[in-house]
Amino acid sequence: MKRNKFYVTTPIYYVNDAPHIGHAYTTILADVLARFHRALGDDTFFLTGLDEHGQKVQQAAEKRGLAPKQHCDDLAPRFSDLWKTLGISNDDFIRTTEARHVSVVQAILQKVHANGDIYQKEYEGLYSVAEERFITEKEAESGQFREVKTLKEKNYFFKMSKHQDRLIKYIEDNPGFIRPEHRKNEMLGFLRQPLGDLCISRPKARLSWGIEIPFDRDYVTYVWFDALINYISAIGYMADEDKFKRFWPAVHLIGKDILTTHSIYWTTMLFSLDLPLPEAIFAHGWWLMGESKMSKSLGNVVRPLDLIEQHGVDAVRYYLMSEMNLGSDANFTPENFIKRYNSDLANDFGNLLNRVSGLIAKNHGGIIPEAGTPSSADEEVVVTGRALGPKVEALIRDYKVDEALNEIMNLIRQVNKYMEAQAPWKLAKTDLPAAGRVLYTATEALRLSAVLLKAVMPTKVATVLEILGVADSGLSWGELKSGVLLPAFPPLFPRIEVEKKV
RNA sequence: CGCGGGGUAGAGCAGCCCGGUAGCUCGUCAGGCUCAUAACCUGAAGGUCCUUGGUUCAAAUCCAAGCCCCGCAACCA
Repeated sequence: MKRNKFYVTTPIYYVNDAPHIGHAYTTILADVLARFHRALGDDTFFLTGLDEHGQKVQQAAEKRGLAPKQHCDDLAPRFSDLWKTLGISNDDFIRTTEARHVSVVQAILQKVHANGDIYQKEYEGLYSVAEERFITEKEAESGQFREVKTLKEKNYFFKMSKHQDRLIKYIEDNPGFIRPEHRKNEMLGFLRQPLGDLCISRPKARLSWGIEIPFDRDYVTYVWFDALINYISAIGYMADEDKFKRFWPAVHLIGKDILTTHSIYWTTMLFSLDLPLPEAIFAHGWWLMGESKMSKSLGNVVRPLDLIEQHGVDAVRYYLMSEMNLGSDANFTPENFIKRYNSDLANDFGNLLNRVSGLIAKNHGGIIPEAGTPSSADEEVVVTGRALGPKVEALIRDYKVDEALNEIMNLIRQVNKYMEAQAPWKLAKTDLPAAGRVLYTATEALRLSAVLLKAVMPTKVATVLEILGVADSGLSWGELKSGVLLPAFPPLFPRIEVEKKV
């Protein structure tokens, strides 16, 4: 039987940026998908990394009196350390300054040049000396740019326009390629206009911190042309063809801000290289802080580390995954976080585990009771439980993590109702085995939910499954072992008490 | 101007494609239970389903017009 493969990427983040909740979100999402697919037995590869070239890095390094590379080396751990803290299970971490990447970018430039898809031309446009970049007419009119003058410059261009029709057809023929759907429409709308060519060079006189263009030493390549290639350089394009063939094409998770770069620049580059296009490009929304966008000037940037310190990694992962649905924007507020945490994790999931294990301790000597012959009430739980795995799998394969989590919580809610109806604490007085049967059913449902929550909350779930004595159990009903001693344990997700404002 | 998405209880959303008692989570209120992390369960209140008109026995759902919100509008080289 052929194994499915799953190659998922995050964007490579700009090394100069301070990591914020948005970076954390994309990376956690990728991690959750990767963990799910690994659990499903798919041949999985999960890549993230850093974009380290460009003007901002050069300038920031100069300011600090450091070589750009040194500057990057200093800053890179801000991301890689955060990923460790967040429990990110990436298989590789690529930095665009690494030799393995630089050589592939240069080889690709040569190849595309040889294909005739790169040409040189002189460009004349409005240039802001203060900003050190060309600006559009609109921007010039806005008056926000100083020292604007007309500048002529020779540069290299990539023939994006050549691939336009092919790209349109591809997007139309592959409905799941750009997700969610409305983003696909946006891109098709964008492509209705004639596509220009992409300038892919910078004269070294203006910008030296980049990858040198092999056929013209006076230039470095444009950061995006450099950066996008990470998705294939990291898995061995032109270096380890077996690995490359094993994993390419990828699923790219990106923020909606860089949809054009991915669905237009990157795809036409791949066309030129005669490589398959990505399996999917998924653009998620922004995290809004209350009503406004997160921004440094507003001082409302959420630092993931603060949250984790207060409430733990798993809770933060769960919150981000459950609160953001598909491609829309989501609202981040501490109040929301606490509500979600208390109702789902503390009151429903954590508390259910507590009541079940408490009853087992009290009435069954702490030993997991026999499953017995299910009553019709038990059977309802079993049916939901059995159906849950496939349901969740389908949702995850469709990138609907929030819906998958909701399905899992629905089982938990159902079990709470079932407990109430069966009242094993009463049953124990008249029919101990029947009470045991109910508790077995409830605990087994809990175990099953835990297994499905593993990708989102790896640490807590590991604890739960250890407590239940079935660390490596899977998704079939009945893997919970009777006769095993349930140890005592502190509440899994202690409620967050909020002082009410008077 | 253009293209795309949306407007459903206090909040966040589902339902709309394939018309027929308007549903879920959170919040509020009342009750129950007492195994549990003041948790859990039940019930209630709360909706002109943006507006207007049309089709139909029947429209949140289909059609038309309008209002409002949001996204895209590259060539930021």
